[in-house]
Amino acid sequence: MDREQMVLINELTQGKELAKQLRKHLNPSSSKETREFLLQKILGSYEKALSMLNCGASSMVHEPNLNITILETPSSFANGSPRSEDSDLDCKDHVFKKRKTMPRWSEQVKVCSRTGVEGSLNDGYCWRKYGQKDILGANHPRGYFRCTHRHAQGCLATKQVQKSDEDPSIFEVTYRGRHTCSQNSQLAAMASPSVSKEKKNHYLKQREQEENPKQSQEGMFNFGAGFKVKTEDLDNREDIFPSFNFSETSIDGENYFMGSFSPAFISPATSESNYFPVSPSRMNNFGLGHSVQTPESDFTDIISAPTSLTNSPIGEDFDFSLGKVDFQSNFQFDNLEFFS
DNA sequence: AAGATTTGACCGAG
DNA sequence: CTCGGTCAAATCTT
Repeated sequence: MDREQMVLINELTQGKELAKQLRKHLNPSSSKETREFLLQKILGSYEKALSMLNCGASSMVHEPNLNITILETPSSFANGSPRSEDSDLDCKDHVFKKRKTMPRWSEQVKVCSRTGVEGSLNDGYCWRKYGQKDILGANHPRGYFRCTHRHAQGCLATKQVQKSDEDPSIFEVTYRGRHTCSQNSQLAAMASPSVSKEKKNHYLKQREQEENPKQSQEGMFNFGAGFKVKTEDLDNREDIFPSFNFSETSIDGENYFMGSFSPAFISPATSESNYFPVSPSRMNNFGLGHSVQTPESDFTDIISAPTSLTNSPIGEDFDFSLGKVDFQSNFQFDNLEFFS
């Protein structure tokens, strides 16, 4: 069986799995958005499979191996209004309040990859590191990031990045809160052909330093990175389906190339593609290889393929990142074009 | 000088 | 008390 066949099977299998997920979400406790999202993914998956049958699927063979797991923990969606988080964080002048006390529900998305690309890739948002902690029982420290525009625009989004204990090539990214800032204009500008390459390189260099000041200077990069991504504390179901991006960061003295999900702040009312910069089928196509452990959730939906690909040589992955895949024009992978 | 990261201190929860 | 998350001064980078 060749790769294209495997990808095709992957698509179809994921379509099936997604349909199963949708069935789970038919009960009234699941949100309409969740169902619509799943439906969208199913359609995307089959759409992709069909297009592969028509076109030979040659565009997919260079995609990195990713698994994406969407975890939902409705039990954590407790009492209180969605404003509670905002008001909590708005009290920054007061004594720090733990998020643990906040009403919350969480959405988790986990991604695994066996492949990585060289250099700096960002997740489409500007993050500023504000802390790092050694976590008990974890072999690697956890990095804490907040949106660069926290003060300027009051954006409350934060993320945590931690290297996986089990698999050093896997990193877990936890997003909290949603972006209320306007960073997409910058990204849109980046994607625009009218922007000079110098400017784009400058931007990427800034981002690289942002997230990995030491390693980026050394020019050392960790290949074969994997990732886990999850979001939580989203105060609005509109935000449960973030945009998929890649980024690099530095935790535990290493460079990470991460897939990430940033809560989309683009209105879902605009268009499907805007709401989900990379279609679910695209993401599912990443899932060519590994299982993801999701021990902490009783609601585990693994969107993955039963097939597996061997790790691709760096060059191939890089080809992927350079745009062999027909990502939509507003997809933030556009940045990758300027990475080399 | 401005803006970023580093890192120990601090806080609340358990 | 310990632990995770954040603050903020010191330091670094541009």
